[in-house]
Amino acid sequence: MRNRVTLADVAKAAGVNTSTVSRSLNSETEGQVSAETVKKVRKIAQELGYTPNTMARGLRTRKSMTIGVIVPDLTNPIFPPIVRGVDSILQSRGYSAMVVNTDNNAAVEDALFDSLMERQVDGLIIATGHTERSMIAKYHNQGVKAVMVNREASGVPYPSVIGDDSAGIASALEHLVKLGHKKILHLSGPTTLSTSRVRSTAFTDNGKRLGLTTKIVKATSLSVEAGQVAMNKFLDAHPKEITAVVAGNDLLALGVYHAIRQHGLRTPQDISVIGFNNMPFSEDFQPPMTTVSAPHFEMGAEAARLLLSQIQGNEPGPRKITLPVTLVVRESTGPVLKK
Amino acid sequence: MRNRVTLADVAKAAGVNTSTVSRSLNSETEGQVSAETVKKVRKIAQELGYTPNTMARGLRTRKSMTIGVIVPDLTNPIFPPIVRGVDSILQSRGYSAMVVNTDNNAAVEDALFDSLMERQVDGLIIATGHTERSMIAKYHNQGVKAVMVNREASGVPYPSVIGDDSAGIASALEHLVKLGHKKILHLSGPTTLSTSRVRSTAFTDNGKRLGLTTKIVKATSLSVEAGQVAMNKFLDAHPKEITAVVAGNDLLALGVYHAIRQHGLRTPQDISVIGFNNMPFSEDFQPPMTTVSAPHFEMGAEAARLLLSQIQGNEPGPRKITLPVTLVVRESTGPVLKK
DNA sequence: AGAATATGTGCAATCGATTGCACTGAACCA
DNA sequence: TGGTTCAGTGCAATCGATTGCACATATTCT
Repeated sequence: MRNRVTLADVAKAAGVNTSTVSRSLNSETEGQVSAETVKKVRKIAQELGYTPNTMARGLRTRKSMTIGVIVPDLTNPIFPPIVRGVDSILQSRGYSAMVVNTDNNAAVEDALFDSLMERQVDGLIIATGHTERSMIAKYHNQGVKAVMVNREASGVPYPSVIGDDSAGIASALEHLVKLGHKKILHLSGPTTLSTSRVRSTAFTDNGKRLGLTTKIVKATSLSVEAGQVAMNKFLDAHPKEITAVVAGNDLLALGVYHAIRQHGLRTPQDISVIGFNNMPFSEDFQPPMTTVSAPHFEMGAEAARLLLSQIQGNEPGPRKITLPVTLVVRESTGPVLKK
Repeated sequence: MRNRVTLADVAKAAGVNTSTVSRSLNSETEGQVSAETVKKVRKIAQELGYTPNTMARGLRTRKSMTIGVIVPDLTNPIFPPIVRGVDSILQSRGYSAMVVNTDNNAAVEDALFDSLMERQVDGLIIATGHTERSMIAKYHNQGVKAVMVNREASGVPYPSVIGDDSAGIASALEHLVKLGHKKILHLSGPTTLSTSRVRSTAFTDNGKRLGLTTKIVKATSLSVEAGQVAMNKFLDAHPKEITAVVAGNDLLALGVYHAIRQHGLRTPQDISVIGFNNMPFSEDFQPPMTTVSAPHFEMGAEAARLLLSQIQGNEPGPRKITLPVTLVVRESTGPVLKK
């Protein structure tokens, strides 16, 4: 199918050698060719509808102009903005993204990594918190350039771009304290995920700092269902023990909503809930969710910038870029009601 | 970076020719080589960590094993499921997807199309309702294989996979009639989008059939904001004129929610609202949204199947595949209240 | 036994673009 | 005027894998 027109075709039509055509079409090298020839060649290429063959080019230049983007699951609403942020930068630089979903499955991730390598991607943007250190070390050993996004960088040989999770949790807690809350639960994601660990630690630290009675419950994954299950279990065992929940992310918070409702309680009158991420439509939930807003698009864009600069041979700069987050107060949090 | 190991390396290590290595590693051709040699070559390839170079392979075979997926905007929640559906099929067949966002911008789409062609994609899955016919004709003339998804196929030379929009609208209206509604508004998307046209027509037809008093208002895009603006305008001009709204999609319906609230009215007590798509989290909106559920994942998967079969040389089969949809009744619709 | 066939492997061309090197002719210098 | 320099172009190798064809050896048939 298509792509009949090659450099050789253009060369023949223009009465010059393919090398001249190649140089004429490339803005880096057009200086080596007379302005006149460049003009003629470009015109003919245009007329013939010449399209470069990136596979041939890539074979020769050892560049695919393609970046692999590894996410756990595109249907998790925080990832599309990240991907679009990545894309916004890549596109403007002539790169394309190849997005793959791991579903947090190590075997799948391994296979996808191989597939991306076969496709000669020039670099990787890794948005899976799950990826084991050994796997990342393997990438690094193979000389793969990469940037982590939305996951902690510690101990990892790659730069990373993250939201300021600690500050986010801190402002969430401060908000609750201002509303009179003293006994607060943290519904954490699995601690295999670096973001969960960071948020969990920040919760404990800030709780101590603010003199709160805190509790932590762990969900088995960052999903609505897992959040619901974990929260139901907690409410069964400890009814009335807390007045507010800080969830590891919005999905878990949504699960908390469900569980609270299932126990005949109301948000925020009985229990206040705070999410994390400010994912799309969280303002339309019932009730509109108070949550920490992270700049996902910008995180993706920044990660892409970092990666491209690395690919261009610059030493990977700052090990860790932290972007500010902001608490968005909506209607899932309210003052503690006296009984 | 990486990929030091080539066929030639393996060949040298194994003491055979590259052609033998190539044939040994490919299950299609391994029959041409003695079992013994195959085993040896595979072992050595494994040990050396050989990874095929898809650019070199693609150059020779004129196949990239890559499919371009064109969507308007990945952050619109109906597209991730479609993309994952596509991916689920592609992956199992050794293909990869390259997803691009057009933002419904023709110039952008044109540029992205070129970029995909340069990357030698083996086919296209087009999920943009906006794409003009002329553009599609151009693709077709260039011999590009493609499948449309979530957009009407009429007049287009490619097969398409869609949800049964007419049936969805019909069941939405029937549901409202059962609740006693007689005066119903359709908040349509822009009629440049084929899905909007189909739904709009179905609304008119079924309204007539059911003896309803219907009205249609057009939003400027399929977004929450556009829905809100259009609905606000309608409510300003015609308060109390209708008791229910069928929106062109869930995003518009969400805009309708907002407008209704802004006018001091309630859903569903004052006005019932029905969306379309059953997008993720529509059950968590305030109130949980009654909507028509379309099988987006399956639509993507089916489109991918169709495309691959086309690529394998089969004539594009049925011009149009329609997948069934179902009405999901939640809490945004209720009986008409007497005053 | 001699011929015909099968089996396994190697040779070399090929896909399309890039690029180091060599070459030509013209401009420039002293 | 003879020798440099330099701009502009062409030649041919190269990237890594695939594949038609040729060839050698082994097997089978009559």
